[in-house]
Amino acid sequence: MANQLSQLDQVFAALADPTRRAIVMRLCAGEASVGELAEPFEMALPSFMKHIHVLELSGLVRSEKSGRVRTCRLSPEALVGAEDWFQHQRAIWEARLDRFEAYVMKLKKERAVARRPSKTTDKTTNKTSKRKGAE
Amino acid sequence: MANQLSQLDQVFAALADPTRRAIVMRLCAGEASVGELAEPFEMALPSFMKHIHVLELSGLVRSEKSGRVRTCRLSPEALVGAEDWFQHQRAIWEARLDRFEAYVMKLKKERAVARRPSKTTDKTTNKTSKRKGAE
DNA sequence: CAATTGGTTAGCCATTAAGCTAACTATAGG
DNA sequence: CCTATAGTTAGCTTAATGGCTAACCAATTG
Repeated sequence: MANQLSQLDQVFAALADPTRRAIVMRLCAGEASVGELAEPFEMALPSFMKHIHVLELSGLVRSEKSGRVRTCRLSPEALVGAEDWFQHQRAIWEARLDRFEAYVMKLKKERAVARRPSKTTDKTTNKTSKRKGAE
Repeated sequence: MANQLSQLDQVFAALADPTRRAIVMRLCAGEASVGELAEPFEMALPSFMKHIHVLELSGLVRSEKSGRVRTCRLSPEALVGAEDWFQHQRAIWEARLDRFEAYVMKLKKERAVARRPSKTTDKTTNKTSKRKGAE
């Protein structure tokens, strides 16, 4: 669990580079050889291979060599692990938001009671959280 | 839209550092001053401020100074943007997986027809995708 | 076997990142 | 007004990143 975090470091660092993100995107569509992957990029092969290596170290990509061609495929666990991090943060964030919203609602109600106006239905707090609610 | 991607660069780069991830996690629970944020870390303030600055550049955090205290809060759009990237990749990945699964199913069926065994209901392909289906 | 293809290793270079100290600014509090 | 507090700016060092070329295997293929 101590080194789990360091894996996140590497995954995010790997994804911080547009070349590597493009590689990941390409591999989402299916496995490919190093040569195939490198072809769209104007970059010397050794430089490109470094990116592949970074992706492998991060756990995002696995590869094996058969004959003289190395085939790369996505290793989705790492990707999913990173995605989970976001979902976890968002859960906390939204919980807080909801609490805040409840607090604001309570405030509004109290103010309403204090002032005793004609109508309490003053919905200015339209929910800004809850993106893609059900989906 | 050309600079939108470069924003992803910065968001992922920002999140690649454990200190900065910790800051984001902390801010998910609510706003805080620079001093409060810095307190858990054994780091000189200027170093810490660099992290804050990186987070601000990435769009993950906004801050404003009132009096002599700077208050930082999370700016969730950037976080959500990064999360979307994952979801998009996963969608592609899963679509491919499903196609592959369908292909395997078809193969199995053809083999079954070729061999003419007793039963075709040989579900060895239990779906490994579809995590957290409905939520 | 010779030549080509596909990748790999080694080493170089420029830029950026992450940390530090020291010195400074500007508000708050006494 | 003086001092302590909260950040900030400037400048430095070290290490990591991202790129290159050149030379080098090792499988195919003619």
